[in-house]
Order: sequence, then C-alpha cells, then structure tokens
Amino acid sequence: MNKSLICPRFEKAMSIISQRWTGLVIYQLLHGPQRFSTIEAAIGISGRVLSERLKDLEQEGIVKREVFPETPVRIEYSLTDKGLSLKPLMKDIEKWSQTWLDPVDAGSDK
Amino acid sequence: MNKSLICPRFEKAMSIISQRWTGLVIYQLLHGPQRFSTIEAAIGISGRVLSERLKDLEQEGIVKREVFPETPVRIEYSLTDKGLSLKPLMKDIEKWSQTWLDPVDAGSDK
DNA sequence: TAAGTTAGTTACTTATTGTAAGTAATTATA
DNA sequence: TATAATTACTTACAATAAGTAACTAACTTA
Repeated sequence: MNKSLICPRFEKAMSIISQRWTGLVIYQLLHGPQRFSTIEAAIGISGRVLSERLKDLEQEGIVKREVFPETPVRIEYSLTDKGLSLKPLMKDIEKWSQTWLDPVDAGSDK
Repeated sequence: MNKSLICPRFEKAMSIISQRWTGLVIYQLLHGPQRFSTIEAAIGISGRVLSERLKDLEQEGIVKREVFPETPVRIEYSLTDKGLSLKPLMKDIEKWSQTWLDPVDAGSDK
C-alpha cells in the first residue's frame, strides 16, 4: 500500500507545497523579510503551526531565519534562492485564481 | 482571529491546491480519464479519502464523473476545462522539483 | 516591582487521515 | 444454486495533524 507510481521528486514537491499553510507562508514572504508575528497576523495561522512550518521550511532550505539582537529581539524570516524560485509558481496560482474563481464564491466560508 | 489579509481568491485557490492529495489527483488525471481504482493505485491514496476528494473536486467543477453502465460498472473521472487549466501549474511544479530537489532526498520517507 | 515586548512552547480539544472490514449490484464459476 | 469475483464506494474506529489558549524566557520601560 501507499506505493505510488508517481515521480518521487514531483511527489516531494507536492508534499511541500500542499502542506497546509506552507503555500501561504511562502506567498507572504514574497513581500520581503518578515517577523513571526507579522506572518501570523497576515495569513491567520496559529502560532503553534507557524512555528512548526517555519522550522520545516528552514530544513528544506526554502526559508532563512535571522536573529537581530535588538530589544526586544527581532527575528526575521525570509526566502532563500530556493524559496524565491517558487515565485513564478505562486504567481501562476494567483493568476489561475483570478481567471477561474468567482470572487463571491471565494470569500464564502465552506 | 484567523482573519487573513490575503486576497480571498488566492486563498481559495491555495486551499484547493494545498489540500492533501488534491494536487496529485489532478496531476494523475492529466494522463486522461481514469477510474477510481486506477487513481487509488497510482498515487497511493486511501479509498476513503479519494472518494472524499473526488466529490470535492467535482463540486469545484474541476473533475467530471461519468458512469458507464457496463458490467461491472465503469466510472470514469476526468478533468473539466477548469481542471485542465491547472496543467501549466502542475508542469511548473514538476519543473521546479527537477531543478531544486535532490533525487536522493526526495525519495526518502521522512 | 509590575507590566509590556517578541518569539516561541505546552497542554488539551477538535478535525482530518489512515486502516481495514463491509456493502451493493452484477456476472462468472463450481 | 451457492460461492466467489469485480468495482466503487461507505462505515467504524485508530492515529496524526491542526486549532486554542495559557504560559515561558529574556529583556525594557513605567
């Protein structure tokens, strides 16, 4: 079971992109380096999960974490080259959504 | 809480694409119309969830379900125009994975 | 000393998935 | 005729992931 016939690299890419919230986190970071609380507020993710996702994305080499020892401490998250390379993809999704999703529908909660 | 500042249409698109398995189901259907059990085997999804996803995707107008009253009954799932319009996106993901993911790494179960 | 920052973490609840067995409709086989 | 097979699901239950809210650490300011 669970032995798929699909290219493992594609599958891996999908597993990154299709993990809940990762897409939005990356999209948000396209606006530039940001701190934890900014991302949290911008996309409406819970701190618990954001913390988890940022760690995963750092592991994948998609996100970079930088500490600025100011007061209070400032920690900035930004995209690496690998992360930035996802920009065209994000733009495609944006374009698709504008072409194929009805504005009214899109806003309604489930 | 949970009031994001991101464009609702983009968010909706993301919520479709980033739902577990939907990407792989769509990708698989790019190969042409297929029956339930074929998709199931191809991507390694459980029947329970596949059934759920296909219903969702049909709702979204991305997938079409057709019944052929043969024996045993044949039911084919295929992409609608809206579904097919996701093809360039899928190809981009494929390309990205080939450029940025290490083949060894990608295969390892985490 | 108390209260305010930011960036998390922890404990606990709720939601989503996975697993495996079961069902319905029909035909083939012993 | 009873049993088995096939496909496309559904159901019940266990396991994993996400949401919520309170809490911590390491400062600084009032």
